Amino acid sequence: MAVNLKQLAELLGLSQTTVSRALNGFPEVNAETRQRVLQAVRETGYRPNRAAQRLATGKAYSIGMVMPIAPGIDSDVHFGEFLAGLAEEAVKHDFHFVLNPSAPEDEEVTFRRLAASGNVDALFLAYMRANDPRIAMLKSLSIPFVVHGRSIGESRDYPFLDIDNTSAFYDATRLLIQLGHQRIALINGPEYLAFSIRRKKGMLRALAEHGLSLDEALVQHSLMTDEHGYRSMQPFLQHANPPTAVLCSSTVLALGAVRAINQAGLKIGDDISLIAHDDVLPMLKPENFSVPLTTTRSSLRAAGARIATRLIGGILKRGDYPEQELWRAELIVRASTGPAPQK
Amino acid sequence: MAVNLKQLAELLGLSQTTVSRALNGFPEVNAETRQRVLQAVRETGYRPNRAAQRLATGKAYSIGMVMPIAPGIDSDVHFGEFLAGLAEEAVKHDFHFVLNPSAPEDEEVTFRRLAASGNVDALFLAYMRANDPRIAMLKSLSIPFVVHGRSIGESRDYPFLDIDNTSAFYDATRLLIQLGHQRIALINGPEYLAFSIRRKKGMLRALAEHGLSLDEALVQHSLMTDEHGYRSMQPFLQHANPPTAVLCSSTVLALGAVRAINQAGLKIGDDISLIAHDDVLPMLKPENFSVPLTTTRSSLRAAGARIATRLIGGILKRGDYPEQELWRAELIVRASTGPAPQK
DNA sequence: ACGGATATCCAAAGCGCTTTGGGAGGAATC
DNA sequence: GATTCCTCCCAAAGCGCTTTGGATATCCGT
Repeated sequence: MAVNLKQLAELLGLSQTTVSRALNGFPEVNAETRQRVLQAVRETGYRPNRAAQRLATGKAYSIGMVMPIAPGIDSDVHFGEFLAGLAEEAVKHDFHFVLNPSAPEDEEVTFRRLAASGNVDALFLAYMRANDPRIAMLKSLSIPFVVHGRSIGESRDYPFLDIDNTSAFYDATRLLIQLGHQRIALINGPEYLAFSIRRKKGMLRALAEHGLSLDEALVQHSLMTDEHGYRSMQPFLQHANPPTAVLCSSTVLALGAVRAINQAGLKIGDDISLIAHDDVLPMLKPENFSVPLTTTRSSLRAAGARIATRLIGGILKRGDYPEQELWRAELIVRASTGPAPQK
Repeated sequence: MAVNLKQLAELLGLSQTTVSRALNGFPEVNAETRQRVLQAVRETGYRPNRAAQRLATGKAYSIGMVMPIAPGIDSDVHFGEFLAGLAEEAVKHDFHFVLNPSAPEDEEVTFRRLAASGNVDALFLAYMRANDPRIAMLKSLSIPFVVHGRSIGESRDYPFLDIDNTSAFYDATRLLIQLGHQRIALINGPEYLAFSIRRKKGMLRALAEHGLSLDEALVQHSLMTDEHGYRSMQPFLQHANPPTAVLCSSTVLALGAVRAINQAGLKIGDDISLIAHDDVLPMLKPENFSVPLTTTRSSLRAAGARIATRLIGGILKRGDYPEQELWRAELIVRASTGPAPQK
């Protein structure tokens, strides 16, 4: 059924060498010949045998990923979404994933083993922290890698894809300020993660520019579950001087926050404004909230796919991808934001 | 650095054939010789090249998995945990995973493509429903597979690993009845999933045996998030004739249920008893609840690992695993169950 | 018209493993 | 003592691809 190189070459009256070269984009093959080859590939449905390629090239055609299994990271709703993007893209190119579950304390060993195993051509890194030691480690491993997110305080000389968290929350905060809000609360992700730090920074910057400051009593850091959103919001509402607006680092957090707000009998977009970061989780669309949510939006799945593309492109030496990408999140205004209530 | 078969054979003064046979457990090799080979492997750290093995044997050494990306299934907290078990075990044997994200409507195509690609030696199936059509399909694909869970209404002639959901909830219900409870509520997983159906069945059976019945007003089916646990519990509590006990299909659901109960000012284990099914999620231990939870316990991660073991064993034709396994969940009594309150 | 580029193509040698098809030597059989 | 049968081992042929090291033919300027 399935043809191989040899048969394809025979069929074309060419040598395996030439066919191989034609397929792999070598220059020393006639343009017309290449077209013939490509045509034959289409007709026969020829697909190179990956095992043979691996053996001949020494490439693994797979990318390694250390799957964090620490409490509160694994099983994270966002993880699955990102993974889906990554996997979807990888599968298109017939690349495999090597998932290595690992507790944080074993991560270094796991990375080293993975890099040394020859089973992966590249590694991928996520859940960046400030001054993340894993970057230096990966650099020393002499294996290509791409980071999702970026560290803080490290030199920037490593490949990453991140969204501009600072700007996202800066923009969101500025909008709230323009609407007259002065007391704004923040329900953020885990304190040690870089994106949380940046989002807070963006918020602080916008506040500072308008002579406002952030009341630390109105800041909560936690895992990104709706439960935590709820628990974080409640004390804010009971505060002697409650906020008139709140920023959430995820629509999942917002889910809980909204519940707490409803329960307090307040009206969203009216009594209190809310902006959440939207990772575009298919199960949780901000427009489907009882009051549609104003969000800063950036697709997590798209990020996964893009990282896969870059990793694969790097391995195959195809295309030329920027080493560093910073995606801008879109600020999308819906009904959950409104002018600050008059006292 | 890394030795290969040839070098290893030379070192031992044997042929590649013999060394290969010794390693792969062929009978026609002297026991003593085999020991020498094994010893040499230990000393040199020899690891066979997977690409070469793949090429020579035609085996892929990887197992395929269609990752459901439907709303409410993907990103499920439980999915990551199961995946971790699967991956952990696979990595030990140097097996890869091929994750294929797919929407339910594309699943069949995805399975077929995967099976035909030659990239996987076996498939794995989860989230079983009643009369699940995927089983017949997989059987027709002539590729080994193992099912996590089991269907209902199908003949049982396929390999699966499941927990005895019926017994688990039967046992739990019986305990509650013995404690004097008569009105018991159920917060279950999605209605179409086989495990939900079986758990309800187990509950019904125990009730029936004691001349009790289930009030459908006290049954909720939903995604297994704490949010849904909360939302499901609330109406129960507001019922004219509220339950004195409740069964939850997951500790995640219990999280929300507990919150609703607390909020209603009731005391768990006293005013109302609660038993939850515990998948042994590392982030959510039943003993850490404010009132430690009585649970039916069965580790999801262990199930993942076991399935990987069986799949890999089957591919390598090593070991002899039962085709069908039904794990019994343990009923562990903690403080959330107590005698029914006297009226 | 001729040496030297230049453009195209090919034969063959691996990559590291498994597996086929023996072969040597000693034990068992008749 | 000749034949058969095990036991244990080996040489060599792939698996399907990439890549090295030429070949051959065409084309150029002089």
